[in-house]
Amino acid sequence: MEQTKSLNFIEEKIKADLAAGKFGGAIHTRFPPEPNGYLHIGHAKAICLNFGIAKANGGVCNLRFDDTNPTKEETKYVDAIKQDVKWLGFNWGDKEYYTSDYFETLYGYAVKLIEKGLAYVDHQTPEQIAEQKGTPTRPGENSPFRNRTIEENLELFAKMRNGDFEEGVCILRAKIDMENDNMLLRDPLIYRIKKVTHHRTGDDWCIYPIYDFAHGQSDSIEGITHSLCSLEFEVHRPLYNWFIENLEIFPSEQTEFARLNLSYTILSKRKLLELVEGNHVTGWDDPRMPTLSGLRRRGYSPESILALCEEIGVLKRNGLTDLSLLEHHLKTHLNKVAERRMAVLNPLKVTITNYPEGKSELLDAVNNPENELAGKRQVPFSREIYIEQDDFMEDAPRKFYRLSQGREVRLRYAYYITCNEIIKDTEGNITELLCTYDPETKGGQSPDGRKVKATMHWVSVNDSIDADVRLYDRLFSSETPDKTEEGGHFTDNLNPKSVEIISAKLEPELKTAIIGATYQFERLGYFCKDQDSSSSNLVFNRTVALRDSWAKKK
RNA sequence: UGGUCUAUGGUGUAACUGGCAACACGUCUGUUUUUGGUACAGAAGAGUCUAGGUUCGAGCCCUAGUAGACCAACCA
Repeated sequence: MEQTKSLNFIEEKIKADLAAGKFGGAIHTRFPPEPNGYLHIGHAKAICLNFGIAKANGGVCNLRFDDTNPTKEETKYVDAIKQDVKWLGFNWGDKEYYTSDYFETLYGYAVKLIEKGLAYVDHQTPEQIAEQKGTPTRPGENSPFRNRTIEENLELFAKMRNGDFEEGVCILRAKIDMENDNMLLRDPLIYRIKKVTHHRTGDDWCIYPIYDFAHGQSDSIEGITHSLCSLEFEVHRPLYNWFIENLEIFPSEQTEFARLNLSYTILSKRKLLELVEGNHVTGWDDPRMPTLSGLRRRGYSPESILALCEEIGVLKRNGLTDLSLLEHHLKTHLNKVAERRMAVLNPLKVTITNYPEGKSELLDAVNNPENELAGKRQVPFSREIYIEQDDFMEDAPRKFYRLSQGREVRLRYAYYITCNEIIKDTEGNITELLCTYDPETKGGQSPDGRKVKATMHWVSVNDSIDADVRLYDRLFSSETPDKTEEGGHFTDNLNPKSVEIISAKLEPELKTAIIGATYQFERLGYFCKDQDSSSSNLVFNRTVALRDSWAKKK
């Protein structure tokens, strides 16, 4: 008997709706990004939810661009969003939807509201309107233009559309209740004048609907049954329903859930834009960004993001998800699929004094111990190699069982070596190690069965290739970058050491890596070839480091 | 001096009202290992925000309090 997975509250609701025969048994969702920025991992949660629910119930999920504010929206964002949704593995059929496709219908809805005496043109300044709105604890007051006649309103609204008024001169408002506890019901603004070119409709319009007058209606037009959005829209729901009822259109239903919060991360498009424009990062796809394009470039797999979304579930409670949870899913996935390679980040030269000069040999190395099908490759070995500086200690404590003078270790897939002599420069820095190898231990095992405690990675000096490796760390040093000292700014919490670029030595096989390919550099972490690479200059991003229990012991 | 929503180990989630509150991450111990990775075995860690109430019985229901989030953009 398989244990049935517990349903989240939205799945429960859908199950109940289905059982009640609501919407004729149809399930239709939508993912409605505004094309004013790039998608981030918080959006991934909404994407998984909406596309996932539709799929699980034999329904459809529309991809809809909520483009009602031409001053912020651009086609380049539309393209980036489509690419990211696709990357996560979802598709939306052969067409995408745009709120801007409904401008004419929306205009008609506004006219209908006016005709029903439920909307009016207000000729006050934005300041006056704001003042009259009151506060959460103080009721608002009626506008002096609230009682204009239907005819007058109709004529004025037509003039608005016609471009007869300048921006800010007047605005269309729904006539609801200026004293309502819910501020959104205090005669909300629904159509404003913006003499701005729209990324899709060009100069066809100079008036644009505001979110509340566009979103629910768009849902309704598309026959969306379950409109899922984040918690901050909870207070909008009465208004969402008010429009649908008074317009007498298809009754889409809004349900809210908590958005994702990730530690050491900021998930606000506005703030992400600020990081980009303030050059705190190199762009929306900077590998330190929580954007899907940034994560992709960093080397994250869609599988790991999907796994996180699956695990965090869908609740009405907002919390703070630990970044390590995402990293855990990443490592789990990459461990299974990433091929292994050897790379030395901080090289220390080792000369094997008893290895013939000029000799070189190819040694077999396993590509992925987790997957036999990944096969083997050959790694060149020679008299001079590089090892990791951290793998040698002159005065080694008991717990340190890597290389030290007089100690023997195994070079992975190669030989056992013993360190005999340390060479230093005039300042006392170790510049080279002189070692001897045991020819009997080729491949990494000794015929006499003698044990060595450590196995180390290495790279042949003459065969190695150079690469810039970007060692990324978290972008913010605070778990909650938004929390700042009073008068502070979230950028104050930026981690000054979020990236360190070093030059590393890689095994030659890595020459053939393609951009975007992720490897495990043995004993170090997962690394992904960056798009900045050229034929003369390789660049790798550290996606995430391997667990390092030695570092903890220290 | 308003309204709406929420409250389970450090974190993320479970628990048909009824057997000592379960799982994952993280932490700590061991075992295996040609990655101090992985895998495996085990441990510590909450008594479910507080106070009342309903009930034979409450993490689940009710009331109040407390704490947090959201609401006063011609943003979405």
